[in-house]
Amino acid sequence: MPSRGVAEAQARPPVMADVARLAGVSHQTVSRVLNGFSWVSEPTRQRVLAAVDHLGYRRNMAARALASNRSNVIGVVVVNPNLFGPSGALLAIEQAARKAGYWVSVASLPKVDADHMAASVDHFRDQGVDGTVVIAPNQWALDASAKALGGCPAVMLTANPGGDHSFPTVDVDHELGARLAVQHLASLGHRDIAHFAGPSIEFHAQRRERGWRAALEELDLEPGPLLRGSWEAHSGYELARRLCEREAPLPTAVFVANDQAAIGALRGFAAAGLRVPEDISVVGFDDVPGVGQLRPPLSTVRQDLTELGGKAFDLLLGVIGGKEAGEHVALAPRLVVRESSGAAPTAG
Amino acid sequence: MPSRGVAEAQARPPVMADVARLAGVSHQTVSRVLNGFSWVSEPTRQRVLAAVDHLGYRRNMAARALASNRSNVIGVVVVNPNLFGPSGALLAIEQAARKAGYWVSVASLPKVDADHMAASVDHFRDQGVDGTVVIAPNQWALDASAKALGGCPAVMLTANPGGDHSFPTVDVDHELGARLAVQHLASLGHRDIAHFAGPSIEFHAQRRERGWRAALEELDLEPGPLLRGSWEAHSGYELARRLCEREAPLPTAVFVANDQAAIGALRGFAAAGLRVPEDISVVGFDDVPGVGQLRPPLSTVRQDLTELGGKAFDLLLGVIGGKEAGEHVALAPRLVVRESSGAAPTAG
DNA sequence: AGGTTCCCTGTTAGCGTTAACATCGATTGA
DNA sequence: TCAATCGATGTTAACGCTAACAGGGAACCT
Repeated sequence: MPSRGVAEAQARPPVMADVARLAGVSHQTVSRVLNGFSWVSEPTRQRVLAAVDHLGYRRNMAARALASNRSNVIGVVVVNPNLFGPSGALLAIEQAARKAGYWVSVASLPKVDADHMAASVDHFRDQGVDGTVVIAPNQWALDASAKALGGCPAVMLTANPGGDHSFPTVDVDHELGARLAVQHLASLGHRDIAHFAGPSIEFHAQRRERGWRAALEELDLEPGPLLRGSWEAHSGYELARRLCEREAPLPTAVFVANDQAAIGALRGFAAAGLRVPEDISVVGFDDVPGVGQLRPPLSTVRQDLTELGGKAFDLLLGVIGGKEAGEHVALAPRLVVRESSGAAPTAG
Repeated sequence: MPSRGVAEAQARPPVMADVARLAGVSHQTVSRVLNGFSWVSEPTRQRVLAAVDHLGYRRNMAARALASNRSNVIGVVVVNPNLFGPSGALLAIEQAARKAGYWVSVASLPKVDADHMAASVDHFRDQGVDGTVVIAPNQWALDASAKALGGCPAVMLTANPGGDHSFPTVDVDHELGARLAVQHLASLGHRDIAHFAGPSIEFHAQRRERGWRAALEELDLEPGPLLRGSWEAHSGYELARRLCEREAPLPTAVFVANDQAAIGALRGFAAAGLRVPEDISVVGFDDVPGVGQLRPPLSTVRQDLTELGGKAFDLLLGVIGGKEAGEHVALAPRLVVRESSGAAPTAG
């Protein structure tokens, strides 16, 4: 156990020179040992390590950053910090980064406007981060951050690989997730599958909608009605009510853009006297905690946020290391079948 | 608009000396202007600012930290990063900190053991943060972090003000929240109020349980049955089933330790053929997004995490500024009445 | 034996700020 | 009128580290 007490007893924390003196070597040798550099004899290394331990020495990061021009800090800017996806991704990035010896500095965007985005990115540049990952849920955030980033090492956690920037991008394949959901519904005999879409400016909403449409087309099915709302639960409720009030015959299944809205939809259908899944099937997206205990337990699409965050960090390391950019990595989500999706009701 | 282009065109970013040269002053004067120090004549200040702008100059944080021994970075260690409370508090701290010109560095604890806690705190000390806030949900985390922190400036976001540490502490008053819930239920005519408690090592679980008990005592009511589970939804389900399978007569209301478990409880009661709130009332805790759209919409207790985070940061600033420690700040939560709590059924 | 190589270690010189002290002209007070 | 004061600025020295180069032995080759 390091005798930290020694350090605390002194007025000033020990510096590298103190360690060097105690170990009877030069401070440079201490530096070499601490950085794991080659060509230090084993006895010397041991003496240095013992001195470090005895003094409770810790390197001064600021001095290190100044001299080496590397901070070992990465920045993460997250746009919708309260949503399940972004906040989970943030945590996952942090885990991956810390495992690799990096620190993460966070900036969450309260308001989504270009000024705040630029300020956040500038923030990180000021701080001298080695790289930045931007969680960009829409074109606006992507453009604003790309512009503010300039040529700084960065990766975008975003669904849109295109654009005029040259950063690597990662995301879960939300379009695939949507197809999985629709195919699942179709395999249950559903022919009329509606979609409650998210905000149309959001990439994820776009992809999920596109996946829904594409899967239907592949299956030679007519797209059911599409109602657009927000990511929030009450939106799902309202959409469900609105769907039930229409003149047209009801679809037998709905693919809802996220679990929150699906929660609301479940309530909306119940309020309209429909049973899920007997009268209408519902599939959500995200696998938010607790949806497995809804009435009925919600079938949904799960993204592996840990994998996502890890991949984002790996890519960033690559960029920092000078690798060429432009890559897009798409991760596969997974369907989680529970009880809210069932066999299509036989036509009455 | 700052002509950042100039900076980017150069091979090396401009330093203070470049600004000084352009403005025809010494680098120290530049430093004075940038730090808002007194006694710089207005014309000089303007010239410096113009030069800064023209060059797109930005101070090097590492050098600044090295020379001034202050980093303007605070660290936050968060123990249950996936839970609603901790992650919300983290975000709130970040907002408050950034508004005050601080950066926040995050360490989330994957495993809850003393080594990881010590490593995280050490991490921050290495990095030279000006202060640390620890989100400590239980005694274990509190002790481990207090020990690792030593005399470093820090505040604990925790429900337990006691202990042998001398850090200021903040938290929402969960005991009060629980009382609010129980009083509400009692005012609806309930005499037999059960509690689904959280993990007994967790401070919040302890406080909510204590509040439930205290309120009952004040009201001269016998405590209903207490069943203990986890914070998760399935736990609420199991507890509800177990409650219904007992020989004893059912309570008419349950105060559930958190919303997740309440979601499960709602399902459990439905599965047992009980209607909420006609047969049994349910009140949760947290006001997690979406619970207003459950069937029925959940009555719950809401904590103001923004206020909590802000207060934590304020306290930390105080400690950094050398203020004496030991304070405990308790914030008031608020009851949110929805439809899962109703009048007690008239005795049958 | 003398050069060459290879390990290992030390010396020196920054990195870009802020802190502390020095300077110097203009103002003030006696 | 001369010292004392003050306001504005410059000069120098850290801050604690890493990078780059400079040795100096021992081992290896010829």
